[in-house]
Amino acid sequence: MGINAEVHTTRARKQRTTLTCEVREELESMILRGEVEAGQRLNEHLLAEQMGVSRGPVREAARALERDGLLTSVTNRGVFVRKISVENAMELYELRALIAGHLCASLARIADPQVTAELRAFTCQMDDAISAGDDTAYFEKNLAFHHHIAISAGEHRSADLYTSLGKEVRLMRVRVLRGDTSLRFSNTEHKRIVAAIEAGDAERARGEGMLHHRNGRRRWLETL
Amino acid sequence: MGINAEVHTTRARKQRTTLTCEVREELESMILRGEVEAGQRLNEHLLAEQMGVSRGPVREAARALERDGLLTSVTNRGVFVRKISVENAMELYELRALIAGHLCASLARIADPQVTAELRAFTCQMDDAISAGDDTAYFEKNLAFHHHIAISAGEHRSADLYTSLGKEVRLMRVRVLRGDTSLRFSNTEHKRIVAAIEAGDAERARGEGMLHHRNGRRRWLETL
DNA sequence: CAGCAGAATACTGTTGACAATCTACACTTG
DNA sequence: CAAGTGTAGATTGTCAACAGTATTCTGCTG
Repeated sequence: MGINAEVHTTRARKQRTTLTCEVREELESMILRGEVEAGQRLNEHLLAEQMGVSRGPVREAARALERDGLLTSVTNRGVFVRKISVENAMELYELRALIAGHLCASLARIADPQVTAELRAFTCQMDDAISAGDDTAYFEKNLAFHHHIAISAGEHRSADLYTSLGKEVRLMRVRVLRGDTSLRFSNTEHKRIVAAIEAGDAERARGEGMLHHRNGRRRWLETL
Repeated sequence: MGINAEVHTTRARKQRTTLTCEVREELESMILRGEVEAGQRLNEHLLAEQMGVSRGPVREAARALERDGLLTSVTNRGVFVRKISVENAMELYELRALIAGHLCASLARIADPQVTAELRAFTCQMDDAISAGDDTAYFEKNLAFHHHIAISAGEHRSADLYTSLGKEVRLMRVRVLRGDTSLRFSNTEHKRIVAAIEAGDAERARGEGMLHHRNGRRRWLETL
């Protein structure tokens, strides 16, 4: 049962850890890491045993992830890792672009110098990752960059939604950004977003934010 | 034997009813009808007894509603009906406006004559409701109008999100639309949306859809 | 009478068992 | 041999009881 001996340390936020929360995070991680295939059924009993808990917390966690769009459940048959169609993916990208644009616009209205400095730092780190040829590092910094925009805009619900949609997109398990040119293009867009936010130009920031995500969709389509 | 004799009546959908689903819908209805106050704590044991089920399904239903934004849960203290601040409400309205605009734009690209005819019928029924001075009828037709746009646009995730955000807004328990002039203004906006969709002008439809929802926010602010 | 310590109570978190349902496979039957 | 049927095993849905935590009440002390 020693799978999650360190989970306690990670959940030092506001509320004491709960098995349901731990299972939820562990399960989400498993799905996003691709340790379970899309469309695969999850066995409650097995999962519970692996994590050293009862089926109750597993079921509750599954319900939560279902609403996040990572799982779909069928009565009397169990929960399945969600399989995303091309049409679904297109829609997700567009939704995400809309919300990202909104977040960028809100952030531009605030135009906090410290936040823009931090964002700029991320873009530099991404440049470094490109030079080093480290795709994984770029991937992580990219995630951090967008997450930072989301939480700094002060729009909680939108930020949650943006993050949640991001997880759904990652269900497709394709690494869109790959190779020097692609990464450099993407990071150039990042810098344009930061510039617009720094200038306090909300509508330009919205446009750049949406464009970046729509370009992401285009890049994804080209990989098919 | 006639397995599905009564199943069709209770649930004409795809999957057979489950206690968790029933509890979820009942609870959601209770919250949206305002039978439980905002901020109030829900007693699992009491709810389970009232609905004649065990605590398990109640807990699962609560987890689902938590993700819908109708409930918030605190470890070891239970779940509470969500209380929405003014800032939150503003954000919800804006998010909803964005998504509504997106849905209207998508629908305009399809421009199905039958759908627009049905939408037009709704606006006529709303006119009738105004003439009859029946605010409740208007409220329902208004809901149906927007729901019809959402499901006809063919963007499932966006439609779900739009509906979900609508429920969150309704948590505030204020009837924004009231009185002849207010209703007539609102319905005029509906007709402009339908006209744009009928014309197949996606960007105009998006603009009208967003404007309608932003005006809704303005009307709500004026009631404070 | 106000304030605090500690016990009593109520409630949530979790568990293991039982019931209902689905799936797979072997068997019968034309 | 193919198709349908019945049974066995596996899996989910539901329940009632137990354990840990937060709240409330009581009684004591200054």
